[in-house]
Amino acid sequence: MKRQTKVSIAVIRRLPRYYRHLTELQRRGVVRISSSALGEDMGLTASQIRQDLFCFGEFGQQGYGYNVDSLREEIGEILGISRGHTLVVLGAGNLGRALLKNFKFANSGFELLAAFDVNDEVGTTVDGVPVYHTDQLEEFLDSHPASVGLLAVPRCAAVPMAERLANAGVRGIWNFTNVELPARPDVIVENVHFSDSLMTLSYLISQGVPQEAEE
Amino acid sequence: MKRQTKVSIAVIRRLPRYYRHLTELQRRGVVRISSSALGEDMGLTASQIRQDLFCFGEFGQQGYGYNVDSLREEIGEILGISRGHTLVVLGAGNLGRALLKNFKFANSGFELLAAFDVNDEVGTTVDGVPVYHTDQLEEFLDSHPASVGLLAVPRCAAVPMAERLANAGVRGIWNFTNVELPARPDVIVENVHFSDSLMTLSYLISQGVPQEAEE
DNA sequence: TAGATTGTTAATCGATTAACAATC
DNA sequence: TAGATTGTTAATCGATTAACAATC
Repeated sequence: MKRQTKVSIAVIRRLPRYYRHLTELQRRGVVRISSSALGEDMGLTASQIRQDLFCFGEFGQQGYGYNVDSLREEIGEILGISRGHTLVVLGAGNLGRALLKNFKFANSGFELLAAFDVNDEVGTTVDGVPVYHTDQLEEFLDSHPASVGLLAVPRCAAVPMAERLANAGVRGIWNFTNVELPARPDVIVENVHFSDSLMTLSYLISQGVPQEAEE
Repeated sequence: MKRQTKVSIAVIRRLPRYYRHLTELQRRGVVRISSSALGEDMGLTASQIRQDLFCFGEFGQQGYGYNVDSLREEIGEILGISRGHTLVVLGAGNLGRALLKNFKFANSGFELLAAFDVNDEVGTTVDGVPVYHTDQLEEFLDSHPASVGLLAVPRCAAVPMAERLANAGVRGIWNFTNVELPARPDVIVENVHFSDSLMTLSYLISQGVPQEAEE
């Protein structure tokens, strides 16, 4: 069977949530789960979960449900977690350094290759990750291709740096700047707009607590 | 006129984007804009923009379009930017400190009151913001009510700390931990799940560049 | 006035939910 | 076998797009 004909972005954005919940269930030692139990957990309908998974194949068993380990594995596969993706960090300021130190890139299937900045830390390493000068970006990427560039540079550097990353062949930009990057057909941009998120929260708390609004 | 009967979360999440684009237009000195020009800019249809705004009132003028300044002002009002919201930061580790130092809370209408941690920086100030011990959280919030708590504590502290914030009367939690917080009817949770975002990007670059997938 | 563009209703499209036969 | 639960199609619901009269 399998489908895969044009999976909507709404479905795709639920996949990491499934993955996260299944990881948690696995951690708790749960072996099998039904679509209705998982839906209960996650605030989704059983129907939606089955419909979502139906986009990619058949992962369950009638009368039994889903095996937690193998469903997690399958979803990880769909997300591309074992594709050997690589990543470089642009900007080792407060935010860049915090991500370098805190974020477990490997858990999402990314190998962190290096960080780049214009002063400060250049020449040192942060938790074992070398920090180079931005001037060396193209040279480095030439010999160490990166799937994704994490953009955490100051506002004014955002657009030119995004262009350099794209020209150097990255497939995606993980954008932590508050700048809307110009669209390019050859690069996917995933935005993390803190202020959009906080303003949404501002709206929601300013209203009279309309439950179920989130996610 | 005006509607406001049950605005969908999809519309709400577009409001901060409108606000951001209008701010940029304002910065560039643009005085008026039509729904079609704004749609062009943002990759939305003119129809959708007019439909979105229609949820909240009439902000334009037939034959003219929208005044950039006043539309921005109105959307800011809808988002609750001038409601005098306040915020405390829980966890002054790498990420918490990076946000304390970098993020312009005031631009989203929030006054940053204080940060809390268990060691390290306690007793000091970070860019003028006092860092207290977590033990003093309830006492502090009693005299300085906060609209929102920014949660940037370690995994294991996330759920109990969220509960303390909720019990102390915050209206929203801005959750930067990778933990799914239990739902409560009296608190809105807005999640910033870095790993979900990166995994979505991983999926998208793993496919054959299906343009227009983002946002 | 004529042209432009909104506010607003109607039509279309897509996503979610319901239903149920297949089957473990 | 009987009970449970999936895979999958059909029905419903909601969001986006189209259309156009109102009006600046």
